[in-house]
Amino acid sequence: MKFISPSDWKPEGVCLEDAALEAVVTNKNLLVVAGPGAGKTELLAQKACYLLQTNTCPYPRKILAISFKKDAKSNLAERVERRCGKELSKRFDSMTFDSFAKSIVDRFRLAIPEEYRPSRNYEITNNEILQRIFIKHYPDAIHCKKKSELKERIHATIKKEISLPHKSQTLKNLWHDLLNDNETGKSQVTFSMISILAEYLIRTNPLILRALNATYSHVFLDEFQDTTFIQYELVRTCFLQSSVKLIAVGDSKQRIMVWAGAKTDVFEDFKDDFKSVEKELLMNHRSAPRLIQLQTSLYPLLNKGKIHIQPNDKWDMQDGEANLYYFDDCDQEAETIANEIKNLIQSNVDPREIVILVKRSLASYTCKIQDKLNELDIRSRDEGEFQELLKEDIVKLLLSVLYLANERNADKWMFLTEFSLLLDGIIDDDNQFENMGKIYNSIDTLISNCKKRLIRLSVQKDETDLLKLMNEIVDFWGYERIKTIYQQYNEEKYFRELISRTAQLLWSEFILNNDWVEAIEYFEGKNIVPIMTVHKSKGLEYEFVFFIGLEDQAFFSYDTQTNEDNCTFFVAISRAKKRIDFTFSRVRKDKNQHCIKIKKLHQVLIESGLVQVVKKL
DNA sequence: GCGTTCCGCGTTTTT
DNA sequence: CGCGGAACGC
Repeated sequence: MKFISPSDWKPEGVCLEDAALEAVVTNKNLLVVAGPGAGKTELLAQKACYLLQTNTCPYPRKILAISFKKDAKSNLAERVERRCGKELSKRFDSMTFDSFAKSIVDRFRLAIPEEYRPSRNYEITNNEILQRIFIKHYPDAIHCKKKSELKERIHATIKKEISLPHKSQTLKNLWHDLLNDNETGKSQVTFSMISILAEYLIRTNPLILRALNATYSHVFLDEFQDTTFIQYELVRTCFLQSSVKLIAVGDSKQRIMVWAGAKTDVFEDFKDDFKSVEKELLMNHRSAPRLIQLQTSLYPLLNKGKIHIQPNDKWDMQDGEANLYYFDDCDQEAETIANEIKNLIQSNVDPREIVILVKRSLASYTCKIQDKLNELDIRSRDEGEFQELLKEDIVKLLLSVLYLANERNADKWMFLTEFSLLLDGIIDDDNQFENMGKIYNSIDTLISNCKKRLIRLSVQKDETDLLKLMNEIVDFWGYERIKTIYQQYNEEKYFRELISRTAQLLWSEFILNNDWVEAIEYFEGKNIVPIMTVHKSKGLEYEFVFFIGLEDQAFFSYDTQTNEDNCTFFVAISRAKKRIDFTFSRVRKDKNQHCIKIKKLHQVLIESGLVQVVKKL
């Protein structure tokens, strides 16, 4: 194998700013602080290429990349493969935090002392079971007036001792009952328990720790501002006393998960513990110059001093537009916004480059706009459940088969055949071509059988038959075999639920027009304006952003979590590449709306001088 | 059966 | 904060 000398290495296809290039080539522990659109993912992808192509990550050791969300993990893996090829990227392991912890627990389960060991068929527990068992051991918790209070109580109790073995006997008993639940007959485990168990395994088994450090020479930590207390402890135990080099990447201005347990001082602790060098990225490749200025004018609200963020030079300095609308009521709002969206689409903007964002209660803020859009023949939808299903491999497989039963499609065919080849381990086979032919033929048969079934379904209109068909497609490969490729489907209940949810949603699309191709494309979101909460939009970008409801009610807890809400607003603004529109409606849901509590947000926008105020009162 | 009052919820990732 | 459902009183 040929490697490039570090001095000859050049980033490919992109230009990196100085700080980013330094971060790529330094072999020290690093904390990279970078705002939206700075190219954090690209930086990590380039660093992976550098380490692999120059053999700085010495063969056969690997890089471990840890993200929070599944789409972030796949995104990074795809980018590395594109940049440095299939062969080298085999040594790049991209995982989510939870799948990393779970893989340790699953692999070394038997090394866990019996009193803490989950059963082989353990289940990720839901809240009801957790609460039921919790109250048994902490009877005073029954006095918790609110459910959220109880949740917090449980969270705090588990967090109190994140290091096994337990000191508190009560907590020990709680764990015991979760691990030996009589009602379900299976161990009930939460994600935080899995991380705690993983940490314990690593701390108490020098062999596992050594294996981990021998496997990986470098570790990437993405979206580091969202790391929880327990997750950080796991990172420390795994890599603090080792020669493994870490790079953590994040942005405190986008810390909007504190309410879900994100550790607010994680940057400081990481710098102290790992003696890391801090780098700050100053480019924003995403947004137009005037929108970057607008983002910067929010910095005083985010405890962030003035720094000079630079736009990408593809932009003209005058590019970027922002509007703040004040409406009498939401009929007026719906009318105006729907027309703005119509104008964009008529001037050839892809509906997927537009997004409607809300702070909360999606439907009640956007239903009138959706109605107006419908009148104009523009489709829009709540992305929530679709987003979740579409990133599932099994859903992608099923939709590919069903699509190909109606129409040709190169990407979907590739996806399907590559999966089948992988499943049959054809890659290392001597009779490759002969076997490939066999597989192609069997897929052809599967598809033509589906075709017949789908035609029959179009006539008989039986929803349960669609689910049956989908399960038969699964049987074509076999659940047990699918499980060997996609370990995330180890739990069959979870796997079957995904399939039935897909069948249900696809069916409701299908009966609209009696057209399978259209139903699948609708499912996949083609030509549909997405609507989502700001939280769901994190990490995404759109040319045009419509933020609906810059009102006190939308920010109902602004008084108690001002900073986090300001960050949320910042995340919303920074999704936009070209233009962002904000709306305020004087009346919504028959109630008068105000902007007293969130006056600051309106002020910042107006005083920036970058926002055109449109009053239709 | 109806009016009143009280309380929970809203933003969520991970197999 | 303010909606909606449950629980309670009469």
